[in-house]
This record gives sequence, structure tokens and C-alpha cells, in this order.
Amino acid sequence: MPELPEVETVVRELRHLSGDQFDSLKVHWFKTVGGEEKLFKSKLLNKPITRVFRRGKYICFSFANKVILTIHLRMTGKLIFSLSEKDQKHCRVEFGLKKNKALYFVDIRKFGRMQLWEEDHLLPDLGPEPLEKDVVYNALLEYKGKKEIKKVLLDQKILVGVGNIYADEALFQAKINPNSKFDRISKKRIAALSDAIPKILRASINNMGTTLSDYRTTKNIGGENQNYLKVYGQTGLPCVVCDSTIKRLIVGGRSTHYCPVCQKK
DNA sequence: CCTTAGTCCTGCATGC
DNA sequence: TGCATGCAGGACTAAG
Repeated sequence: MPELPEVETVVRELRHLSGDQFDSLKVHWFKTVGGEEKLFKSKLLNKPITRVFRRGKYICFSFANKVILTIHLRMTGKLIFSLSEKDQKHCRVEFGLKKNKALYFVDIRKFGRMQLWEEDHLLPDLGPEPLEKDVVYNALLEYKGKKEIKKVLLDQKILVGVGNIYADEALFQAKINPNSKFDRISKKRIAALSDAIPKILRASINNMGTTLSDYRTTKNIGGENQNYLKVYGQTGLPCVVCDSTIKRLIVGGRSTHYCPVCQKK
């Protein structure tokens, strides 16, 4: 499932579209564009793309008319420049480009969403970016609730970009039990977590993201970071630190992986 | 204000 | 083999 490192990888591969423009738009699944096909066409077609960037887990295209298109890949979405026969079946939206090959949005589970925004009101409810240790630390200290730490990390209003995989990996690195209530965790541990999050995300960006099933870059290839996961999806395997067996539990309805010895409450 | 449950979706793994 | 069931989950909405 695409989280910050996966979206960042995709965005880096899309930056060259800056200066180009969409000259056609075909919508094959209306919900992907919130049923707004006509509006999308009127706002986007033949408008120069000025910038491609990322905000949290959203891919953002800025246009010369001050409109921003956001694309959220959710679980199985991908953006690719050529369609295999198998992908064709799941193609939800296609963008014709004036200077480049067409861009296809392929999404098996149809959870992915595109939205239009005015430049000055983009994604107002998102928390800060988590790539700097100090920013993460301050964002976490600002949270005054008592939820389980795993839920806090998944809350995009507190901090953006962290999803199920990197939440588990960061909590392992910081030796924090995913079920620990936020207000019961020491400042020292929160500092360790603030250190772990940017490091883990940056390492994954360097590995082109984590491919467990569906995530692909625009070249339709997987990332490599799945080879470096220490707890996510490692249930039943030995902990790389203490050799205990990695366990799985549910926190906030999400599958959660941890070492019961390294991450005691 | 809070937390929890339900919703959207399809492919794949599992069990009988 | 075939069919039914359940699970995966990010963000949003509704209910309590």
C-alpha cells in the first residue's frame, strides 16, 4: 500500500511532466473522479502543468490556472505510462499528454481518488511532513490525547505520510509497544520515535518504496524496501534483534506486527 | 469533543 | 474442482 516513500518515488518520476499539459481525459470509473468528469475536463484540459509535488500520501499536479489536481493511490492505485493487457482491465482514468506518452491510472480495488482544489486551499486538514526529526517530535508533543501510539501515527491530521507498514517499523525501531497509550510513553521514547520515522522513510525512498503486492513505480516495477522490513509481515519469524518470535495483533482495526520482547509495554 | 463501526472494492488464500 | 467465506486497508462518514 503506497505510503510516503512510495508516493515520493512516483512523484519524482512524474516531475518531468511539468511544462506539459493534458489534452484528453477518459474516465472509466466515475467514482475515481468523484463523479466530476465534466468539471475535470473544463479545469484541466489544455492547461499547462506548472509543478508536480507530493503532500503526505497525495500526488499533486499544479496548473497555470491555479487549480491543483490531487491523486491518492489508496491501496492498489498506480500511475503508469504504458498499459499491459492485464492492467487495461483495471484502468480507471487515462490522461492524454501533449508532449509525453499517455498516463494511465490503474486501480484494482477502485479505492483511489482524484480531487480538484484551489491553490490556496489545498488539503487543509493535513499535519506536517515527517521527514525531519524536529518536526516529528514537535508534532507528536502537540498531541494531547490518549490514543494508542499506533493510531496516533496513522492519523494524518497529526503527521502525514505514515501508514501501516512504516508505523510498525518505526515503533519497532523505537522499542515502543504499538498498543501503548500515548500519554504513558516517556519523552525519551517519543524522541527515539521521532528519530526513527524520518530515517525509516528516507531509507525506503532510497529503495524506491516497499512492494508487497500492488505498488509499482511509473515504470511498472516494484520497489526494494520489502527486503529490509524488520517486523511488518514478519509474523512467526525471529526478531532480528533478540530472536524472539514476531507477533501480530489488531490495533485500531489494523493488522500490527511487533516483537513482544523488544517492544514491552 | 471523543471513539468506534461501517463503507468502499477486488483478488487471493483458505476450508470443506 | 468448485463454491463460500474472510481478509487486506486509507480515508471518510455516521452513529453512539
